[in-house]
Amino acid sequence: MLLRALYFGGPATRNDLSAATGLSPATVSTMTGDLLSENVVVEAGQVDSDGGRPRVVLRVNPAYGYAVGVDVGETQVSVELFDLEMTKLARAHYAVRSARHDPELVARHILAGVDTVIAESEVPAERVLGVGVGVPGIVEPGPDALVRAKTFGWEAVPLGALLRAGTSLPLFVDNGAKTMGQAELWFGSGKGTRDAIIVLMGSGVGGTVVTDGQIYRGAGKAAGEVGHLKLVAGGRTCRCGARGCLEAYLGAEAILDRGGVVADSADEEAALARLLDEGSPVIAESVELLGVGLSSLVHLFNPERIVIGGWAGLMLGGRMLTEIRAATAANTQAQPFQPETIVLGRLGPDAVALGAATLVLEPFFQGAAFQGAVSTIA
Amino acid sequence: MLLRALYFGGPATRNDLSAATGLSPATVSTMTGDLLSENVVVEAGQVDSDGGRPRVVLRVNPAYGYAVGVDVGETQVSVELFDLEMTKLARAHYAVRSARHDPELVARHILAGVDTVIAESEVPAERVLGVGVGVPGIVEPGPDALVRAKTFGWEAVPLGALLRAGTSLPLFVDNGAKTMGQAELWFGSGKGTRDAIIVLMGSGVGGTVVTDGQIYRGAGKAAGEVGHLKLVAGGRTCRCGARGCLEAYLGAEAILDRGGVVADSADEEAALARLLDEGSPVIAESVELLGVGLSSLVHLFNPERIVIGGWAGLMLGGRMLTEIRAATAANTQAQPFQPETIVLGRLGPDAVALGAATLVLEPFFQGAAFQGAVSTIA
DNA sequence: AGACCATAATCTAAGCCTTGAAAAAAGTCA
DNA sequence: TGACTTTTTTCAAGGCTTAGATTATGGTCT
Repeated sequence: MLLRALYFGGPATRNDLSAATGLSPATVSTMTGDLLSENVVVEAGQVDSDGGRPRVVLRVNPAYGYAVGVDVGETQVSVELFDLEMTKLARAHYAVRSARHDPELVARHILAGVDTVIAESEVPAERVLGVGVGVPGIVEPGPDALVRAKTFGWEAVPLGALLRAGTSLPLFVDNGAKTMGQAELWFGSGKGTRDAIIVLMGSGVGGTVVTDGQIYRGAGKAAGEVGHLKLVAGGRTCRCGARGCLEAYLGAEAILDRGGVVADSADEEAALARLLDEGSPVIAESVELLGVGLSSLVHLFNPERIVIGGWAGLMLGGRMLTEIRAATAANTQAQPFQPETIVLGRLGPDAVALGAATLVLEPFFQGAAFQGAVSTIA
Repeated sequence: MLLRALYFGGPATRNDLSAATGLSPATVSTMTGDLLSENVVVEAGQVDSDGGRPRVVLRVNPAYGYAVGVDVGETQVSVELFDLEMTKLARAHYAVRSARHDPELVARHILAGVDTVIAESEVPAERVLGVGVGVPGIVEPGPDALVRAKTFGWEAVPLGALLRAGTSLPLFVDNGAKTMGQAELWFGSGKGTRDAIIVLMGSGVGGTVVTDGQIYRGAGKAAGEVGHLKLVAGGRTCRCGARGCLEAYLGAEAILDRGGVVADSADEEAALARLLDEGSPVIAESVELLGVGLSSLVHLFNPERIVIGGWAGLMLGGRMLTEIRAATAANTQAQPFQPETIVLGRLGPDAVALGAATLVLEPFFQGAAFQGAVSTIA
């Protein structure tokens, strides 16, 4: 709890921490004493006080531990190593021909990448807290971390089991949209909110729902699938098989298709940019539909903030944010709704690995820290 | 925490409680000792154990305290008094001509009702824990409990303030759909679930979202407005002003309207029953639309259970539950989804007051209990 | 019946966490 | 330097929880 306050509240003095956590100064003092002697936190200068003893500023020691984040994407597997402050120290990169998403190959890439980044960054291996992996599709909770990813043709791939065979580091596997959402929540536009929704528009559409400061996962850990919120009963067929899904209208692929543009996945970005430049009517329509979808989310979740991210989301939102806000407000009349609730993501589209690395920190904040190699899966 | 386990886990022995709460038998023993001497819990018989000392069964003392629940409805204000086990002990009832919903009149009815039920049930007044009020519309949190209810023409009625002027009992004001949802959650079809959605279809449509065993209220306490989830972008105009809302298709009023039936609010039930008997195509269409809406909810919340309640919901679901499940499943393909997730409410349409009374118990479980007359508003 | 066994509940002393109050530390200012 | 201010630490006390021992209450076996 103290660690949390210090990590998210930035460097702070013992007094600040006492105010932030509600603990007494005495307790903060003894606890920070322990943390200092364990080297989890370090001193970082002083601040003069008016007339009294100067306050010592404390912060989390970025070098106390390290986290590996993995982004398993459509065309590549990228593995990154971060310190506790999430400064990127090393990166490994493996192209995957989009036809072949052999689970074992992906697992080998990940394992090789983990070794590479640890070696390259010259970080002591025993200081690595764990490996977080962001994958497309739904991850079934459990020690095997079964992954279902339509786009990869993965039906029930036990990625957790595959990886555990090759490393003794704690493992955390989660949906890529969720890891990216967590990144926005901790370090991006969602920072400081307790009730937020992060909508990620890329080729498809994913999302993260934050309730009470935490990602909401629901009973089967599959909540937050904003892409399959229905916009039009009986509408366009989605790749999930159902009809009228948001993704079937507002994924980049769908927008292009609706605009009559043929583009393979490498060209999608340029093609979407062109539609925007042209001021195609499909864009206005998309804004309107996005407003409808967001208004549903507002009524259901009443969030403090809605973050639009993902490359397509940033592209669309970058030019049409005002219109998106207006369209949402027009469909949200029952309650006082501030359009400023809707903002753009700040981390860019490559935050999946960053977010995946943050998964590793959860047990660290619980006070776990290096309790041997207990592999757990989110 | 112990009280919670005992209340929801039914009568239990100290050993059961130890297992349920994770506390040691010693702790349970000392704490139940306190609770017994305070008369909050009482002994309720014994169970033989195979070969050892028999276990003493404990339960919450229903007569330890009482709660008043108020249902402010379209045509009447009803005030009910319950003991801790939520057995109804008394009821007072005031007709309100639907034209006039003068806030002060409603407040006077409520206050009179509270006095009446306490007198009638001959319960000691100092044993009444508080008054919960369920109202239509959105309640703004705060000491005044500002109520916005379109159907009543209430813009910002400070119901909490009005009532506080007439009673010193702790007050809790909340949306009627939420109180009813809480009733289903605690005592009805939602019992035992931690992630559930309760959809209440009456003349309009309301809802309650349960996350981690608690009603989710969102940043502005207005979450869970299932009625304004959009089903059809650009569709029928809702009374909220927006278009394509679920309520504009699936409220009883809307279903009848779509079926070309003219009925005033008193006849709605009979009229809807007639449509069902006739096998009107509007019904099949409604089932399909409900399936679309529920599938959106499944994707967003991934609930353990969906409860359909409210008089119209019970009527429709009573005959078409299988079809509703099928329609939902047809729109929910991305993840393993069990149609049995969807069930009917068990408490009937009159549970608003019951649910409102449960609002009073929250502080009781926090260990508050008769700490003077600290009026708080949910 | 009496020895013995099994299970439930309680008692006791110890450990841990937190805190208020007092003391110590580290400055400023006159 | 000494008075004063503010931050930090120390210390003893209080509260909560628990492991382990003890007591309570019954059954079973010879």
